[in-house]
Amino acid sequence: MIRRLSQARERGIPDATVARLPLYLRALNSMAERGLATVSSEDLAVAAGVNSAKLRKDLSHLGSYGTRGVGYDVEYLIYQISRELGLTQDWAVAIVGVGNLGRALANYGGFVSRGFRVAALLDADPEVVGDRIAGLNVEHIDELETVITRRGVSIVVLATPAAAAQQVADRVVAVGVTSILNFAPVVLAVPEGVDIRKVDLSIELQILAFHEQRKADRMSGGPAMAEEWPEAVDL
Amino acid sequence: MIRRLSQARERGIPDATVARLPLYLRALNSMAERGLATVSSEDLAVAAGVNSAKLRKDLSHLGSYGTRGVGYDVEYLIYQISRELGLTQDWAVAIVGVGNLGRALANYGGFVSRGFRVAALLDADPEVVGDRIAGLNVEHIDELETVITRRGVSIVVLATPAAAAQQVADRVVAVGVTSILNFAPVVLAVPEGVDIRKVDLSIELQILAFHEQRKADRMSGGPAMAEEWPEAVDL
DNA sequence: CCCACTTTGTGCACCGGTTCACAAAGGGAC
DNA sequence: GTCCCTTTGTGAACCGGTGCACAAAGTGGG
Repeated sequence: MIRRLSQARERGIPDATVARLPLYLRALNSMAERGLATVSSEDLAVAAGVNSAKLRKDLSHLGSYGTRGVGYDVEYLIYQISRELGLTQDWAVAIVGVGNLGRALANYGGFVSRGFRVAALLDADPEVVGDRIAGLNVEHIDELETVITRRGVSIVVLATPAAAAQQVADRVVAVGVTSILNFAPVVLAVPEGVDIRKVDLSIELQILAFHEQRKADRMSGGPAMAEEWPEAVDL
Repeated sequence: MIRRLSQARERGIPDATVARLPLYLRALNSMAERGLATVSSEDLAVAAGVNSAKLRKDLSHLGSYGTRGVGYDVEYLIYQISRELGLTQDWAVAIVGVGNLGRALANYGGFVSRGFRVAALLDADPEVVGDRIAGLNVEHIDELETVITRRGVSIVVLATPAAAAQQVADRVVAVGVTSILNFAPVVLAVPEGVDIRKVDLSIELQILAFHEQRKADRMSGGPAMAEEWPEAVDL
C-alpha cells in the first residue's frame, strides 16, 4: 500500500494538475457544505468545469483515493488535496503596497478561508502608514526585513507601483522569501529557486479584446474574407 | 506581399501566442519611451522574460515585420501588435460589483492606458449606489441591461460575491455580451461563443503554497526520502 | 562587387498535457 | 457465490507548444 502510494506520487505532480487542484478543492468544499458524502469523477468534473478523464488523471497523481463503482469520499478528498497543496499549515503572507489593490487584497475573504493569514501590510507612503486596514496596522516599508523575519512571512504579495516592484522583490528575496505573487505590471528578475506568479489585470482584458475583435470580424467580414490590408501594409 | 501576409496570419494565432502579445507590447512601450528605434528579438525577449526563438515564432504569426540583420522597428511593432489585439479601438467596459476589488479595478490605471474605458459601475447595494468612484456614478444593478445596451459595453468585469456572479453573467449574456472577466470564485456556465477569463487570487496563492511546501520538504526530508504516511494513510 | 557579420524566420525533433477507450475493481441483487 | 452494473485508474494516440539549430536575407566595410 505504501509502495503503491509512493510509486503513484513519486516526486512530481504535473504543473497543470497543481493549477487545477484548488479548483477541485473549491468544488468539493461546496459539496461538503451541501452534505454530500461521496461524488463521482463525472459530477466533480462538471462542478469544476473540466473533463472527467482529466480529473481522474489529476487525482491519480495524488494517490488512489477513489472507490470503483462508487466514487470519491468528499471529506477524505478535501483532506488529501489540502494536504498536498500545503493548506493544512498556516501561511503568513505580507502585502506590500496598500493602494486600492492592496486594500482589496487585505480585505479579501478568500485568503483567510484557506490556510492563508495576512500577517503584515507595508507601504512607503507616510500618508497611509499607521492606517488600520482589515484589523492590521500599515507599517513602513523600512520595516520590511524585520517584519518578514519576525513574523515568519513566507509568501509576499506585491501590489506596489511597477517602478517599486523589482526593488521590493530584491529585498524580500534577500531575507529568504522564495514565493512571490506579483500584481505589478513588470517582469521581475529573481534568482533560481524563487517562485513568482503574476497576475496582470490588463493582460486578461487584452486577451478578451483580441477574441472579441475576432468575433466582430467574423460577423462582418465572414470567414472567407482574406486579410485585407489596403494601405496600412507599409507604415 | 499580401499573399505572404494572409498566408502567414491565415486565420488563427495560437492561444499561447495571444497570451504573450500584451507582454511584448508592454516591453515595447517601455522601449519607445526610452527612445529606442529598433530592437532585436534577443533584447525584446529578455525584456519580456521569454525565449528569443519563441518571441520570433510568435511575431511570425502576425506577419514578417522584422528586418534581418537589424531587428524590429519599435513603433511599427507596437502598432501591429496593438492592431492585432484590437487595442486600436475603444472598448467600453462595465464593472459589476463595487466592493474593495471593484473599486480597485475602477481606479486601476492600466486599463485606461490601453484601449479600455470604464463606462459603468454597477452594484446591488443601495448603500454604494450613487457613490462617485473614479469619476463615475455607481448605478443600481437594475440598470444593468439598459446601461450595457446604451453605452455599447462589450466587456463585463465581474467583481461580485460568488453567489451573485452566475446570475449577473446570465443577464449580461442575454443582452449580447460575449466577453467576461470573472473575479468571483465560481465556475460560470455560459453558452457557446461567450469568452470567459477568470482571475482567482486565492488559487494563485494556493499554487505558491504548494511549491513553497515542496521546497521546505526538500530541505528537511531530502529528495531520497520516500513519501511517509505513518497513520494518516487510512482515514 | 564581394565578404564578413548580424539577425530573422522556420523546419524539425521533442515534451508535457489532453482525451479516448477500456480493463480492472468494487457494490449490490438474488 | 455469481452476475450485472457502475465507476475508477491508466495505456496509448494525439495535439499544441517549445526550443534548437540553421538557411535565408539583409547591412556595412573595403
